[in-house]
Amino acid sequence: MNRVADRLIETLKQEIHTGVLKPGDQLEEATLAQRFAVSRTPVREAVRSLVDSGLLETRSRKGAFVRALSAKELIDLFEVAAELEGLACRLASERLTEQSRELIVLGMETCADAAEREDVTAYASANLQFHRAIHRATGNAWLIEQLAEIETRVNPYRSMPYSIRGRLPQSAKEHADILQAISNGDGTDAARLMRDHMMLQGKRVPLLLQHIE
Amino acid sequence: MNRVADRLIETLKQEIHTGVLKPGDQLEEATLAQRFAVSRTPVREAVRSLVDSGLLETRSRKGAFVRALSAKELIDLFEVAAELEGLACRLASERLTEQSRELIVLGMETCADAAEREDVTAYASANLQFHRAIHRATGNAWLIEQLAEIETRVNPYRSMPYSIRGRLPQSAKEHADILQAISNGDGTDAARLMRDHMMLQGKRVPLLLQHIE
DNA sequence: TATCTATTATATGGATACAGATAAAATCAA
DNA sequence: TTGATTTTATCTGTATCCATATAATAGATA
Repeated sequence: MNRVADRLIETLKQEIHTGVLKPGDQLEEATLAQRFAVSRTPVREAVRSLVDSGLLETRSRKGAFVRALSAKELIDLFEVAAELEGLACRLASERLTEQSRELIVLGMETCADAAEREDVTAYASANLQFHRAIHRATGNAWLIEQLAEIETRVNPYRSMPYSIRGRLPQSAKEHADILQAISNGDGTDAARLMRDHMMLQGKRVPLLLQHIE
Repeated sequence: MNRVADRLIETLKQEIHTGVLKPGDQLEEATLAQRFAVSRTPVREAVRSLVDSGLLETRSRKGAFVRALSAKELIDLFEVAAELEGLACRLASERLTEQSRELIVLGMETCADAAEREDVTAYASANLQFHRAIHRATGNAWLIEQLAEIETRVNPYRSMPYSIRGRLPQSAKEHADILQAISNGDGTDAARLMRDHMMLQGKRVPLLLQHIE
């Protein structure tokens, strides 16, 4: 549809997501236009769009900057994320199909595997896979979208500090419990377990912030 | 900051919100530009932004259209809304200040008043006031933002069918119960009451859709 | 030497111009 | 008369140009 601008959005999102662009980094329209060999028009649309979605912020006549979330904002985000992840678990356990269950199981096993090997990078990716499988199992498109957006926002702060490594097996164990509850169709339990699981992450917000800079 | 485009976004949002623009209505860039006596550039930014936020959709080379939500999408939205409204109640009851409590009380009383007079329009507005007061009482900016967005999306479908009029006193009563629970600091109860309250609305989605066309 | 003011340079916001793609309409053929 | 193909008109997407606002720097004065 909007080829160039959409491509730019996707690329910039990726770069923010993967940490090529860090919170606080400056993005100037003219520079971006040069870099991607396009005019300023699609660049402007892309920047505008990313500002709307909260990934960038503009300072008057100084350009766009990758938005740095404050501790308060991160905590707010985690609070909502925990609730929505809980809802996802409840809905997933009510609407579980054989197919979606298999995907969640796969995610869980990949997590357990990475945890055993203490492979932090692999665990981070497998963790995403596990959570996303649950999201999809809800069949609620809006919920899936919201959780994806939260994911995008929080991810730049997710480079795991060493202190978390020791918690990997514990975290994997929690995943197994959650999966168990979902499989049993026990939505209330699944939601509660997931909320607790998420809130433990939320507790580490100061640590995450410390690590980014 | 971005004066013209921002003004356009605000105006168009209002018109969608108030029903001047109905789901399915077409918006053409050139026409909008003429109407607001500006060039296409800010119009494009505005349209783009509204497409991003889901209020409009573009059909290839046919322009932008006010997005019509399907029943499925509305139900999905209500499911998430109910959960987040519940979370808001829980957080509000944990963090209630005298000031925020007064605002909620005010909203509740305005609702009760409108319900007694069977004034549907006044009730709709008071209902918003009540809910927003609770949102604000959470002190969670992200949550407030999300609930506002859901509000924007659902509102065009909110023109109340007659069948709801009879439920006004019942609805006002539920508000009173929710306020009571929040005031007592009973977060779990408040959340549950609110979820039930919202889900009753969700049950009426087919009715709402029927009414729009 | 420090602060305030003025000027200059630069970056964003808006207007206009242009090209490409698609949908609709018209014409021709079966 | 209907269907298909071609042509035309229009709408979107991109580039460039211009104006304005702001920030930075330099100079002057206290």
